[in-house]
Amino acid sequence: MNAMTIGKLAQAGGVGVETVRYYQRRGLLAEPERAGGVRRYGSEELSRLRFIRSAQAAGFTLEEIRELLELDATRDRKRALALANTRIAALDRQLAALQRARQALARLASACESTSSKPCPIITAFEPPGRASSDTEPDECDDHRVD
Amino acid sequence: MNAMTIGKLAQAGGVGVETVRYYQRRGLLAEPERAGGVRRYGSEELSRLRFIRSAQAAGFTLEEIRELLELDATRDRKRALALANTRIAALDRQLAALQRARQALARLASACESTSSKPCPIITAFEPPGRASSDTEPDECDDHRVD
DNA sequence: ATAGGTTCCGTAGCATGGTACGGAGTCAAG
DNA sequence: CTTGACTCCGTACCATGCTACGGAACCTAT
Repeated sequence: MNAMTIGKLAQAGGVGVETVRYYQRRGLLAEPERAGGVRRYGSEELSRLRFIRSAQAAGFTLEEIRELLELDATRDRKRALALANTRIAALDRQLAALQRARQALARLASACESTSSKPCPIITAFEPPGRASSDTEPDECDDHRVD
Repeated sequence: MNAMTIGKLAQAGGVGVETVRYYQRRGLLAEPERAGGVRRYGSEELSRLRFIRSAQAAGFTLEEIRELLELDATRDRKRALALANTRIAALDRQLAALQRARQALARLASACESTSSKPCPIITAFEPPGRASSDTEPDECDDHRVD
């Protein structure tokens, strides 16, 4: 099974060829052995590639993923644990935000669907439900950066 | 209350001044009235700004948000509903992905914490739990783009 | 009236994560 | 042994969402 070309690997991993090459340049995938100038990949590389995609879905940046992959080699358990926990906390925040957003959109959709109410209050859809809507109060909202 | 300068608005909205100007250039915020060359903003602009940030958190791009804001003016209920539903579906996918990722990381963290097991299997942390780990099978994974 | 902080404006730059190009080399089938 | 598909490589370009720069005008308090 150590016989995939870059095209097969990319296809199996659900990415483009250029993306594989890009990951190699970024140090996320190692340059593999070659058979007469052409790279040959095995299942290990495919695992790595899939790992990269999953970690990306988890919100890691490519740089963080590079670090994780290095840790996987060096067995620095402390650092790995720290990274994982940091990201879990971020994921929890993000999950909460997405759930709030989903609720807001669902409210919007249902308000929009019940054809009786005229104007589909798009802007107010995202305002906190149990609260008055517009005011000047600064409302201590300095820093809800989104991620 | 129609007396905020761009700096106050930005602060109240939790963004930078340049970001407000950027949103204006992008058509997300209208150019407001001026008092002697200087823009003056009221609570409506602040609502809009907050809406933009919330919608961003919901995964809308600035372009989509621009469209939503236009819809809010023109009352095109069909389009609004479609946008909302599309995004809800995307959010559901993303929520599921994030929850999977969270699980994977939690597994990794706990494996890493129980100091007995040596190497903290980072790469395999993201592999589906109830399944063998590495194989050549293409496994119909063409297109799980992440978002 | 003068100093300091804001605001105004266009334009340029940055970070991330790719995607495209184009000419040359390689491989596998007919 | 030719043909067509795939690969190689560096470099350039793209989209998104900001962020910085710098000189001029303005606004406010002393």
